[in-house]
Amino acid sequence: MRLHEKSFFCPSICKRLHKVTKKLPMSTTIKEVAQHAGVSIATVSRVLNNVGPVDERTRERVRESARQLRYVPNAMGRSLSRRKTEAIGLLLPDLFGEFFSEVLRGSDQTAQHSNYHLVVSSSHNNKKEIHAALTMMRGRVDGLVVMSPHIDAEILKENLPPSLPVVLLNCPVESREFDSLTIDNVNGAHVMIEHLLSHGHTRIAIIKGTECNFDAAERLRGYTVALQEHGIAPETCLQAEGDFSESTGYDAVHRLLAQSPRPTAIFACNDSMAIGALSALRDAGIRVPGEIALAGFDDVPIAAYLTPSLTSVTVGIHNLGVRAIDTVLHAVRHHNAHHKQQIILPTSLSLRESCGCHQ
Amino acid sequence: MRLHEKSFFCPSICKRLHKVTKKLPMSTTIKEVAQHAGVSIATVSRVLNNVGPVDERTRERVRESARQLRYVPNAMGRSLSRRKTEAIGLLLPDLFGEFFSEVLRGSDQTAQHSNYHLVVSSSHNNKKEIHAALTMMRGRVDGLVVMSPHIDAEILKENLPPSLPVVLLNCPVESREFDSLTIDNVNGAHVMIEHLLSHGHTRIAIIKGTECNFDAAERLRGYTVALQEHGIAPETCLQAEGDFSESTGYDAVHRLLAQSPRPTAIFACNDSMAIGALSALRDAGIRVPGEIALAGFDDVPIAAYLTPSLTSVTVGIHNLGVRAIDTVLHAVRHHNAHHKQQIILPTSLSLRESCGCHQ
DNA sequence: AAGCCGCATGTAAACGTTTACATTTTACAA
DNA sequence: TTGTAAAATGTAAACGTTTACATGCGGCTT
Repeated sequence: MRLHEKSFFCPSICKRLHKVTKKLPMSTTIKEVAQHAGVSIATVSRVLNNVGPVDERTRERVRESARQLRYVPNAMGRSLSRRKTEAIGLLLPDLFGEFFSEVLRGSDQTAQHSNYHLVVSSSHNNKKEIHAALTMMRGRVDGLVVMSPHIDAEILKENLPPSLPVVLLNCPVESREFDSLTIDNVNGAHVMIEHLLSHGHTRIAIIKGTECNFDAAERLRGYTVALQEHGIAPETCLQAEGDFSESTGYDAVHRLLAQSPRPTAIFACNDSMAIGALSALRDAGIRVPGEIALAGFDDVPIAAYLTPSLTSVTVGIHNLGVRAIDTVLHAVRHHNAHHKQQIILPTSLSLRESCGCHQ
Repeated sequence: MRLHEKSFFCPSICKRLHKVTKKLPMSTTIKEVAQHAGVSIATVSRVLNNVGPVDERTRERVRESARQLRYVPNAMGRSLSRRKTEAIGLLLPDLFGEFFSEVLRGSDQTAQHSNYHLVVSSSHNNKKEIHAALTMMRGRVDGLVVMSPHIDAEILKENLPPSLPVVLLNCPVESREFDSLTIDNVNGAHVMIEHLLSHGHTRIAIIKGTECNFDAAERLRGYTVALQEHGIAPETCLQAEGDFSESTGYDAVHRLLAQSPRPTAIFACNDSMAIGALSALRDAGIRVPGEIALAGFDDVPIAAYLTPSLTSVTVGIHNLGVRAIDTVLHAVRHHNAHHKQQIILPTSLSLRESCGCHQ
């Protein structure tokens, strides 16, 4: 009798325990509020979303129940039903440094202002990670801002639904199928080189950005064209490798100082490398701009506080984030009525001490 | 006959158009893959999630259909069914500057490594925005990392379900109900002041952080206690206001230079303010550290590249992000088996030129 | 041939919320 | 009192996906 009971009873109770443990309480659901208030779930939804007719006394009763039960709607259920998430995806190559930090700041402020939130991911310029990030975003975002020097139209089309609004930031994609905002790298670099030329420099070096990087290639092109327009042949010995980090800027200076004759000015393709270069020049006992002038690109917030203050191409990084989010939100709201635009954003120069101005 | 047709036909077709327009195609669903492959949706799920028994030929057929239709599972449906989102929420006071950027970097790397992604939000130390951010996170994240000097246990309990794992970063909450990681601000500041004292400085000023800010208060306390332990009475005229930004650091220096006698060392409560202070000292023609020594707090990556390189309390910012995510993921995975811990993270000193070392 | 077992696959319901349409209630006029 | 219209509320199904359990098929043994 005991064996009989045991063998008969255990499978049944184990199955029931299994079912019970599946139903872990996430937190209060709309059903519990409805029951507590003595109304249907539709009425709770109507009250909390301020939709449709509801008797005031019923409304108050539901409100009180929701308050007592600390009900917060579950975004998963809501999103599935409404088919919108009220989130914008932001895919950046990296999540550190002042440049991306400023993009993020502009993006966050703008999204929050419209009651959207950000889902942020980084791809480390790795195709596999780009694919993973894009895949992960599906069902989580209403629109997407992508900033990646390695992106191409094929990847986007393969990984994203056609209906998802996408804004490309500084991507080497020239398709009219996507909105894009692109910094005028060529002109920014061009004008900066012209400025250094106007200071009398004829031997101008460049610390290049990452190989196979869209921004890096464009900034190098601006440098090259500006020199050529002034009858100066660009020399490869004045073009040092860098990867947009402070340390590679530091190292590049050592290589450039080994050239004979030495450059009299250095253009770093981003401010981080300029900061590293500045440090290396200081360590080498070279006065800036007295012996070698220096210029950067991006004008990150800290540039103005350096010693000497850094002359830099201003791209309005924060504004980049703001405009990207504005654009994607417009596309989200207006569907097919949104007209895709490809915009080139002008740069300007912030002239400070490092080039020789303001001494 | 025409009138008859028109009045009879239009209401019916209008209703059907209304229904059709509701069903906008998001993108390929599991149902379409199932139909394309000639199997049930359960089989598609089994194939794509590698669960249960599936015949190899069926498996291949389903895979091919999914590939052809470019099927990507919808996170909304998946999350609702599985009751997990595979996302971690990260709530920071702000989303700019190297400090938060470094936290973000550590968090992103760690989350990605575990195939989780981040949902990032900022609260600007505003209670309303904290509430909005916490509410927004519900249903979107499996766990939460909160960094806010204004948070208290009450807000957390009112806004979050009891079952949601939460890790507090540098929050003034001393509850054993939450995991927490807190930088040892007091000791960090204390040791830095002792170091400046060891350089012979007896008149040490402080640029304080934001009023009513937990970190700021603790760092001020460390400064005060260290002075008192060396028989030096802290003077309010040597305690300048700041708000953790470069510009307030710059302004604070002007006020401190007006003191008579002048301080011989300045401790800024974060590196951003130290950078601003450095710039102001340079503008005032004061040699650092020859005339006035300078120290910061946080040791952001750029500190080493400044002129002079900045001495700073090292907190391992990146590691902070890493550990926070590790902790919350552990809690997510182990539920009640996870033991809550409140950890004080030690600091160290990065001694560079600005205090007088390494000359 | 019948029965049993294991494997593959399908059916139905779940998850939390929204909303179209059906049903009930209420208020007012005749 | 009755009827009508408007307001309030409820029911059922949708959204996309997962999964417990039911069902069908094939192979093997007696």
